[in-house]
Amino acid sequence: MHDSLKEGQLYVTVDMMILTVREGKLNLLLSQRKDKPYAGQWALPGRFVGLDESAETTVHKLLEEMLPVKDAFLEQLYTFSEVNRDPRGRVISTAYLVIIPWNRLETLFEEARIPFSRFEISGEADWLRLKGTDGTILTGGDLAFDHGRIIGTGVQRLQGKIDYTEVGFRFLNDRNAFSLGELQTVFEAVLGKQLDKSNFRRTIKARYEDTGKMTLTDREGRKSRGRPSLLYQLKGE
Amino acid sequence: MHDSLKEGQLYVTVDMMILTVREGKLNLLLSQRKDKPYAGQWALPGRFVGLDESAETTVHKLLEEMLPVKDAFLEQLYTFSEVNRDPRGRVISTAYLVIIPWNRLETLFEEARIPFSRFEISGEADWLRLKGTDGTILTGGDLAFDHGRIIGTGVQRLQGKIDYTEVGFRFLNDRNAFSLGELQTVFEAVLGKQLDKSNFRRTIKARYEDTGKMTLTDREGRKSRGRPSLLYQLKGE
DNA sequence: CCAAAAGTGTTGGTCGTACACCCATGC
DNA sequence: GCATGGGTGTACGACCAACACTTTTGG
Repeated sequence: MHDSLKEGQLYVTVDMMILTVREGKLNLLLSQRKDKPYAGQWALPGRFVGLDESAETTVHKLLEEMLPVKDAFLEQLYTFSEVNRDPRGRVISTAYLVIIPWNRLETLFEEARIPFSRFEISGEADWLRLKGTDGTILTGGDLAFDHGRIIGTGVQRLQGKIDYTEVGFRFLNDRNAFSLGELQTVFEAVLGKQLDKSNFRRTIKARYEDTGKMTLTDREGRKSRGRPSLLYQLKGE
Repeated sequence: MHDSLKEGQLYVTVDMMILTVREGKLNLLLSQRKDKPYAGQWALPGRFVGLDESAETTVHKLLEEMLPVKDAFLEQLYTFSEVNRDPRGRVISTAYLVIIPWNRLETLFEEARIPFSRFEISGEADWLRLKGTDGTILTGGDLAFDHGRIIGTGVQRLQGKIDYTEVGFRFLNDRNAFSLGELQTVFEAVLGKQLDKSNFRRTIKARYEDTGKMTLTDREGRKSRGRPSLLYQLKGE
């Protein structure tokens, strides 16, 4: 459909930054391009916005086709409109943050029913390093198009919002049964640094439990060794 | 050029939210539509993005044509892409915040060399009230397209950023000679509430003077009556 | 002298940070 | 028992809100 773009016409795409937290690390899903521009290079999953759909709708469709996953969190990130950002023609892209709990992706990866590869994000927002499952190390400039810049913007945005919004909870496997330890792991992965346990708990409890947004359940978490954790749930979504 | 849009094609526009602070109030510039869709109604100034320009470039061009003003502050706000937001066809709009100090606009208004009207913004971000110079009262729903929603988003964003970024300074008539009183007036206009003088000064000094971003000048401000103010300047832009 | 605007000081509470300590479980 | 992860308590400094106060000008 869009293999060759018409001249004298402007196109809009959406690009998705699919994020998850696995084993204490922030992970990003990328796909390897098959077709002509930047063939073989890694890129954010994207798609052209159709005439009969909003950008949000496009992202939803793209997600549903690629990942049989419900309950993904979506947020518009930024619109990139440099004239030469796409060698195929005039393409403006609106980037979206997508957050998916790791347990929705785990089995898909094991069964190889997923058209993406997983990369661990490390480094500061400007000097990002992406480490693939096979050991490949990528940096922003290695990616197709301006996707390196998009990813930098996205990580910064996420780090800036996690303290005073509820996005952090979107990484949890089960928002109706999670421990504060799990939540802290998410925060540490996103922020890329260790947090004090006691202070973290007090802050979260003050901000969410005392306001009724988060309540203690009667269930207990039981992982491997160590004291079982109390499980909380998020209310009203 | 774009009087009638082609079918089967997608267009991108930019819309500008031009903001200024005048006499302690946050003001927005709107233009009255002459042409067909929503003719006669008030709207954000906008323009189609050309094939050879980025959205930022388009905003700059639009600004230069409409307002002979240098040194305006620009920031992308959000991209609105609902399918039916424009009755002419499929139009996606990227909205921008534009901040211009009032003294750059004042003479333009007096000489009527400006294709916009000025509206004072009041009310909370969801229930905005716009009061025109002739006494007209508008609310979000009275505006053309989805511009009411855009303005709400913009005001919220500005309020959220003014405390921990330097946007507030962009409203100042002279960033090389301003008093803390003027700056407080800007903050109060944007936030729509009174602030404590002493606390405001301490916070600003701690955040900007102690870090070297703002320094005291040797000049003094002299308005009407009252003690003359010390003037500060912002460094490194 | 008085009003008005600028600028300073004090005080009490809240919040972030660092750190020390107890609890329950698997091995 | 002991390593491991869960959970609590305290103490100090920084920061924020409220409020009272002094200083310098124009009229």
